[in-house]
Amino acid sequence: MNATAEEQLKQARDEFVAQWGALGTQWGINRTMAQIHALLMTAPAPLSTDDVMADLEISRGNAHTNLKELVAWGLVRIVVRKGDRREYFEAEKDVWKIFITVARERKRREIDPALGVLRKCAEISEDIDTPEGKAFFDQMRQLEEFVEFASKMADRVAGMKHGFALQMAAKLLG
Amino acid sequence: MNATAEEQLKQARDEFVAQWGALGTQWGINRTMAQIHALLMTAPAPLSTDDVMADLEISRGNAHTNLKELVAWGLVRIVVRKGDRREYFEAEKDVWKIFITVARERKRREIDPALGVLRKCAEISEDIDTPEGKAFFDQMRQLEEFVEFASKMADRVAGMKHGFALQMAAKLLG
DNA sequence: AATTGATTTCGGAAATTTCTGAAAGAACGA
DNA sequence: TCGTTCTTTCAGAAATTTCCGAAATCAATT
Repeated sequence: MNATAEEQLKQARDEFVAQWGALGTQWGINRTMAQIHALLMTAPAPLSTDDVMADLEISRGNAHTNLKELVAWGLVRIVVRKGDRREYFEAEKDVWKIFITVARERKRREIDPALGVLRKCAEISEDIDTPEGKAFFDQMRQLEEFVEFASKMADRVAGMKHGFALQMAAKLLG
Repeated sequence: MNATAEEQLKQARDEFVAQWGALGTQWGINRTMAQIHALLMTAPAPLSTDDVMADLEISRGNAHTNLKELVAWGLVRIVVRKGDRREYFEAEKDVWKIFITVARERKRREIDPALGVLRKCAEISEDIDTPEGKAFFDQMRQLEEFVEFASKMADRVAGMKHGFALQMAAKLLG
């Protein structure tokens, strides 16, 4: 009887999955991964690899790789059901937890390596005794200092509970 | 006489340019653009297109496209000199200003479109009168709310002066 | 208006990333 | 053990992104 409502919902989810995938691309995340994430975030129950393959019309290898990548990011959990050998996948739906997870992961993948580069470049330029050498060294130090600051902020925010973050936000925005 | 110091500096800059370019890739920014940015950030004086071409050993088209892209991002300024028909390029070196610029641009390119998607999906799912429809709508609303919050935070931070940001940071980190 | 020097554009090449399809591997039950 | 079912891997194909090189355009100068 709810054929129409179901169709509408299907259409809405398809739209979300497609658009979220496109956004992912702009974000430097691969399209399929973003689509799977969107699909799982809006799924009423965990999905199997075959469900994902069927819904997005992608190959097994692609589905598998990206599902595991999402698991590695900590955005998706594996669920096993009694008497069923398949793995099912379930996305974290709490937006604050998603945010924290992404923030942690991006810090690890983007901020920490940057710090390494900056420290190294500061070190090898430390003793250059010309005005230009000093300027270069200073620039490295300023970048390093800032990235370190960003890193600490990220840690701090990532450690917040949802409620506290909202509280802080209220103060900051009010 | 400062041949050694100059060589050392050249080596340090090359290292920075190369590594920053590699980082850029991970960040979803094209390597050349990140390299040019690194080069200009550590240049003692503005560089011409030919300088950039020569230093990075890239084609004119590539140099030109990415320089203009950096200008579009607001990270690089065009400088003209009297009696010289060439354009020179100069990067913003103040880390806080760089951060603000990137934050603004990413908000515009990534957050605002995401908001659009979420609002649209919330709208088309608003009237679906099934439990699953409600759940989908709720998920959209939660995401929308969060992204809106992020958007406002970004605006707020982007409006801060360097000094004030540090002050707030001290409070937050202390 | 012709020359010179600089900027911009763009078609196709090259490099990189992503995806498929199939085969190999593991886990389990009969 | 053997067969079944699901998971994992991976080589090559496809798609996408980036880059080169050269031609076209523009603008200042003679």
